[in-house]
Amino acid sequence: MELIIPLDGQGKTPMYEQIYRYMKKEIRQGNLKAKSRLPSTRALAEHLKVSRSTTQLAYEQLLSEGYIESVPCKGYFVSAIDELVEVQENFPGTFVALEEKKVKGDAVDFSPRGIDLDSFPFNTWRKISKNILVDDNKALFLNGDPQGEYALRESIRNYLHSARGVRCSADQIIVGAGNEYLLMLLSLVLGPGKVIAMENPTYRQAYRVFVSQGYQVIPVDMDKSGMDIRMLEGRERKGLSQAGEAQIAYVMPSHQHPTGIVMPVKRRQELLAWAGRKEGRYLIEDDYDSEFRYKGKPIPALQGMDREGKVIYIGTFSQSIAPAIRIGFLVLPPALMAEYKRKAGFFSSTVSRIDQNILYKFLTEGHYERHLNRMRSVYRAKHDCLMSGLKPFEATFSVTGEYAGLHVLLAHKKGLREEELVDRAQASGVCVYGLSRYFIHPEHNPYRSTVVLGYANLAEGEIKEGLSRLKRAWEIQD
Amino acid sequence: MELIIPLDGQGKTPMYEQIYRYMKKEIRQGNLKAKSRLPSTRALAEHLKVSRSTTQLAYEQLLSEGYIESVPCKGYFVSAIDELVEVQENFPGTFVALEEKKVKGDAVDFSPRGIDLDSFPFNTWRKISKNILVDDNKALFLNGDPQGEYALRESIRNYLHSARGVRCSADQIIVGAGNEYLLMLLSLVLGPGKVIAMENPTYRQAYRVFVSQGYQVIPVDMDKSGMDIRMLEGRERKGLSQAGEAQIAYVMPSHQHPTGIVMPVKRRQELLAWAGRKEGRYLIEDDYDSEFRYKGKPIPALQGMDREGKVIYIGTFSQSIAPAIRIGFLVLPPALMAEYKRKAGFFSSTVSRIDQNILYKFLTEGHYERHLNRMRSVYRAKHDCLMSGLKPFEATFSVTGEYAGLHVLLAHKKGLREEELVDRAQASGVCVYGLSRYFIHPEHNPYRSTVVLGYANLAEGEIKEGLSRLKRAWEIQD
DNA sequence: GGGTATTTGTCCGTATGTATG
DNA sequence: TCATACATACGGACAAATACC
Repeated sequence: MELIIPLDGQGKTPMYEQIYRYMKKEIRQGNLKAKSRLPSTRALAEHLKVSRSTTQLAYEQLLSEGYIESVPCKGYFVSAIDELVEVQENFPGTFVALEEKKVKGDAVDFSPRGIDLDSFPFNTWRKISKNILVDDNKALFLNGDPQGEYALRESIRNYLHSARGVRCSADQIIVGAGNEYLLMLLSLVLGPGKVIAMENPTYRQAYRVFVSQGYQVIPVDMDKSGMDIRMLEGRERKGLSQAGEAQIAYVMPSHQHPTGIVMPVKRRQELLAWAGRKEGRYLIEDDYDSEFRYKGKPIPALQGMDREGKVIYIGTFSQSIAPAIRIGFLVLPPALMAEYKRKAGFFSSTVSRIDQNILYKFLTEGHYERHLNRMRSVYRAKHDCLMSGLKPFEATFSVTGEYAGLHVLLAHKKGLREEELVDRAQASGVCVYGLSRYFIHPEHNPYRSTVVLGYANLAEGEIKEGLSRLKRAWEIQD
Repeated sequence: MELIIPLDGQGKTPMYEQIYRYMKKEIRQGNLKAKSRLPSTRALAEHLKVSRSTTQLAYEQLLSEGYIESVPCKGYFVSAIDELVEVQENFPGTFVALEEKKVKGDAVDFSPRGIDLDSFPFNTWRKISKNILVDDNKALFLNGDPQGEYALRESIRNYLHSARGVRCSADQIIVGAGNEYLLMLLSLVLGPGKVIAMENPTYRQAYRVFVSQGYQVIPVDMDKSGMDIRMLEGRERKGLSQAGEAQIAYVMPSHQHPTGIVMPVKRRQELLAWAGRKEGRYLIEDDYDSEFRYKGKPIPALQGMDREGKVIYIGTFSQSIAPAIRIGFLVLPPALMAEYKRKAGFFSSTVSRIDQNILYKFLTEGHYERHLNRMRSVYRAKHDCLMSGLKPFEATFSVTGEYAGLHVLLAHKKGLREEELVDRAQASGVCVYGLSRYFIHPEHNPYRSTVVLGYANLAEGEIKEGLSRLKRAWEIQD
């Protein structure tokens, strides 16, 4: 047999790999039949004028991938490969497909969904992940706890306790892949056919999950303290089409999305009292965005005030770290934990154990705290920049929601319609977002002239530029 | 010689120094006698899962201090050290905490759920993950595509096409966190209140998901070709309590779990015909374990035979890579894609974008193919070891399911009850598992004397030991 | 037909280049 | 710049299989 392998002694690909690839191709294409013998490492080495270990390396690679078999003292032989899987190798070329294309042009996008991407702790994350992925960490590759790694839940518990005043044990925590999944799981635990009250406007993804689970959703208007509690009791709801009385209320007491309203203690107590009045009533506390406050003390979670096991707490690391980190968690009251174990306890966790362990280290080694502090100051700077830049707007707009979170609301005092505001901003190269999109039934939005401005993903320069464009668009005087 | 050197991959002291210190101590204390040979740099490197130059560095240090001597082509040998001068004595005393020992006891566990943990490609995974987590990859931290990264779906499509004969576009693929989540999502897409036929015995996690979604499940008995199709039509089902006629059938044609039955083409066509006969009928093809076959050609997926868009394909990387990698995927027929977009299209993906990109590179750079081939040969070796060790059992048991997958079934010919088999094995220090656990109603298991033996997570020595214990336990003659 | 030279896989120590922090 | 770790490449020693005289 005459093998002529083109070897490039200079190029980037190592010589043994060139031999390996050549052989693999020949075997694949059937030029080298099964059972036929390959030249010995020595013979081939001499033929190609390379060292024996070079040919040896190539053969070892083929061996480890099952293309050939070795018989000591006899030679290497081609395996029967018709059973070998062939994965399409579409090398480099397609890598570009991953890039996000920025289509916005040079528009300033006050998207309320963004977060500051420059501040993701790449190095820390990379380092931790490297340390997690070491060979002696085999246990990581077994099936994990359905509720999530116990150690991670412990550290989440500690964080929730000290930072948010949540009272729970690690056993009550369920780690899962993102808010929506967790709400789905929660629906399973609560059981089908529930009637659920939601603040209006609210976090629409949650609304859609509940609808997808067949829940009946009752939109509840908000006053300045948050959800109008009288409507929960059904007394004042005659105008609305819904029949059932709500059994569950979904609220964001710390910082309502999108209004930014903080629910005062009085209203919280009323809510808890409502939940306590009937068997089977529950409150779902979505502690969205609670990490970022700019004035006053952080408000402890509603869950911490609960003495009767009526509050389901849901939180996430998507906002505070990055949306790509699909890790959130539920804290269930004891009664529901039993339900969970019965109905959904067999569900494997949806979060990779590797990721759970990375997050665990991120939390316990103090990176999370440092990260939050850094982010808080980053966001505060942006927030202050935005607020001072909004001064001239205050004659025309009333600005709300400025104490926390990553966006503010501008309500036009003269009632200019939100579509008009959005369109004129768009025409001047700025994206702002109407409040309607947060209403359960956008057409029933009673506030027709409010827009939302998020600033998390904008640099200070961009914020200033955006505001100056808005001034032109909306004819604001300095 | 068995050297167990406690290595701390992330501590401050370099790994080569840890090896060096350990060796030095052993030599000093006389545990390693003069003239005795040390493991070769290669062998030790492999044993400790480090690079050879790491062990090399350690040996060079020992060499330069005279603790050992090197003989080319033979090895390193311990010097006679009574003549050695002690240079320095800096024993900090605080050796790194020993790894926690395996607490399993010495029972041999033929768990059918295990996979080979030693073969996870740690280095590749770590390297890819490192390359993904670079600062200029900011786009990774935005919200991703709800169906999963497009590029990843493309590469899954390519793999499914060439390896499994699945015909689809990347747009039909939905990536999600594990089988159970995907089945939940699928239930959402199919809508509530369906009646679903499942092979009996089957994959119980799937059964539990469907039940949790309020589906009515009809267990369908199996003949030697798989699901008994007459029962689907409702004609032969009088004995059973179910009322409704199945609209959906959940099957594992390539390698039924746990029976290992491969569905022949004829039965597949009948199934497809059944699905085609009425509007709204669908087949769910769970392509569990299809990667590992030991005899004959791999069987293409049922989905590839479907011309009417009746097959929903579900697959996962949990078996083939590691259960901790919580990534699986659905392939929906076009009609259901529309439903998906309408009902669940707003659900964010449950898999971290980072992980998706790691997997993407793992697929496109050919690592997956290499990994599968390597695993196949690892598993084949274990399989052959088990099968040859089972020869003496064949007088007492009939062995089935040996052509594929990671476990076999042993049916006692004289009808010894499975509890008895399991208990007696247990008493002899072996875990085997009764077939009952796979039945939808375990108490209705008609095969009362069959046990399941998985071998994926056992070394060949353990398999042999386990079998020899089983011989004693079950009184098998050689 | 039995000893011997050769071939072969396998193991070994060694040397150098390269990436990373 | 330097320590650390990994990748690549080289060639010698050996035992088992095999071909040859």
